[in-house]
Amino acid sequence: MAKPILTSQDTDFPQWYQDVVAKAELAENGPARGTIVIRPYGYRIWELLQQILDERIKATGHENAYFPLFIPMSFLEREADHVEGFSPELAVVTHGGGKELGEPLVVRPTSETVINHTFSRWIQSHRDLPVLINQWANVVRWELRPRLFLRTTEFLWQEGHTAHATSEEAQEETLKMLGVYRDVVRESLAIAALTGEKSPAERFAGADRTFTVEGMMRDGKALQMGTSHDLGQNFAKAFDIVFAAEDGSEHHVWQTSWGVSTRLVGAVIMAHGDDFGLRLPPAIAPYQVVVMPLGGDDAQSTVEAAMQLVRDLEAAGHRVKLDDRLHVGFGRRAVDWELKGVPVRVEIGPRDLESGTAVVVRRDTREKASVELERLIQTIGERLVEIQQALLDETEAQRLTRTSLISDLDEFKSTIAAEPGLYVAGWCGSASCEEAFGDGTGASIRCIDPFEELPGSEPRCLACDNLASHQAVIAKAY
RNA sequence: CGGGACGUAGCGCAGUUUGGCUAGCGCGCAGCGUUCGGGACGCUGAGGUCGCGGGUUCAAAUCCCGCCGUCCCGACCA
Repeated sequence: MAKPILTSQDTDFPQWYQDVVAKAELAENGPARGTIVIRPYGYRIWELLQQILDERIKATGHENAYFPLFIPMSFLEREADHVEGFSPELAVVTHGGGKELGEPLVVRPTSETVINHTFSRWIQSHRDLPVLINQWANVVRWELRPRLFLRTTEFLWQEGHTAHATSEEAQEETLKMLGVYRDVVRESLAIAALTGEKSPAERFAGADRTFTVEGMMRDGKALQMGTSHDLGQNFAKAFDIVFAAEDGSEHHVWQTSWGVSTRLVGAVIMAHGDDFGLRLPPAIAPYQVVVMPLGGDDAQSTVEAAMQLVRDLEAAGHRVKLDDRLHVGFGRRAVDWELKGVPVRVEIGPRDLESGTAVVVRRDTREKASVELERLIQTIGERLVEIQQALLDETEAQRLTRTSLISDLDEFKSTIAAEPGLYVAGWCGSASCEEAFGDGTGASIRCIDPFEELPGSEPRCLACDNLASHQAVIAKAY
């Protein structure tokens, strides 16, 4: 039987994560601290996700554009909360062309400032609104404790920036894009995430309100998978983005911004992976099917049958890999593809050729089935649909199992240490009570008043016992 | 950025305490042959600035100083 290839999740989840990122050839560390080399297999996952998101972003009326990597330091300083929030994690360029710069340039940690500077020149009239822009880019935030995909100093993301004539429109946009994220996370990444608002403490620096998509990983910790911000008029005022209304009066625009990053690759790894490796949802799997001819005396004919099957599967619209490395033993090849999380593996050996069948193995359950060749294409298509759904169902079930209602602070603190998960409680809204939740537990409010239905919380605050104004979802997080 | 552990071949490690000839082992890699229904085997072979820089010494992987990087725990975060 198989020797252990990865540290088991139960033994050491962070070690398991590092093992699987390395062994599935997703990514490795770059030479400078906090940097990441995304390997082809990992990058393909990102590309597939990117393609799906890009279509959705365009379908909701947004256009892609590109803004500069370097931003004058003074731009950051225009919005007080913004600069305060980002200062600790800025990378600053002080020299260029061998000379000290008159004004330092920051490497964008996010692009609100450059983009809004530009918006102020683009927007004159209500006829120019709304402006709906998206950018695919890299950003830099100096990280003190990096982890591949989850938190790297440089990461890839998509950032949407919009400007609207009314507050209502901006609010609607904020929630619309949150919904797009929730849907993509659910339908493509197969993760049943929670959506809701961030507490003021967790809010984006410069936003009036921040909404989040929070996923739960297999170790019971939460991961912020995307955010959507209602920026109000904060940046409009800082960058003087003004439009003339129909009646000639002048107004500042109302704005939003929203983004998801390569962290989502980390989310897929941790939400679905098991002790055998990745389990990729077919929607974003670089290869949805791997076809493995077996060697032996009949190698020639099994390889031929495998190649024919690959052609047929490709014709049916699937992403397929032929693994005809006959110099590598069967077990090794099987283990490789399990590590890499390919949803369906097809084995064709001499016995199959004789009986006119092939063995179809699904990665999520590792179940094997012998399937007749005539039904193979159809069966595999069905399996892929089933696997996509099964992975989602698993995360949904797991989230429900690991969501508990809690009303006693001491009990909460002892319980969350032993059983990580989502804890639903009442919260009075005060920052001191929010701190009290995290004190000694390392947990934080992941979101408040989630849109998904959760067990109803106590009407009183978990910490101070005053009347609760919010339902808080508390968890340890990445 | 604080506390702790660590850095020797692509990966995992021994050797460092007590300085001493040509720095070893397993996996992986290359060639040949035999194999293939859950990490195959034999033979042959390649691969090392011992993280980087300085210092001590007749002599440094080994001792001292500085820096870089990794992992864990905290504080900060997509």
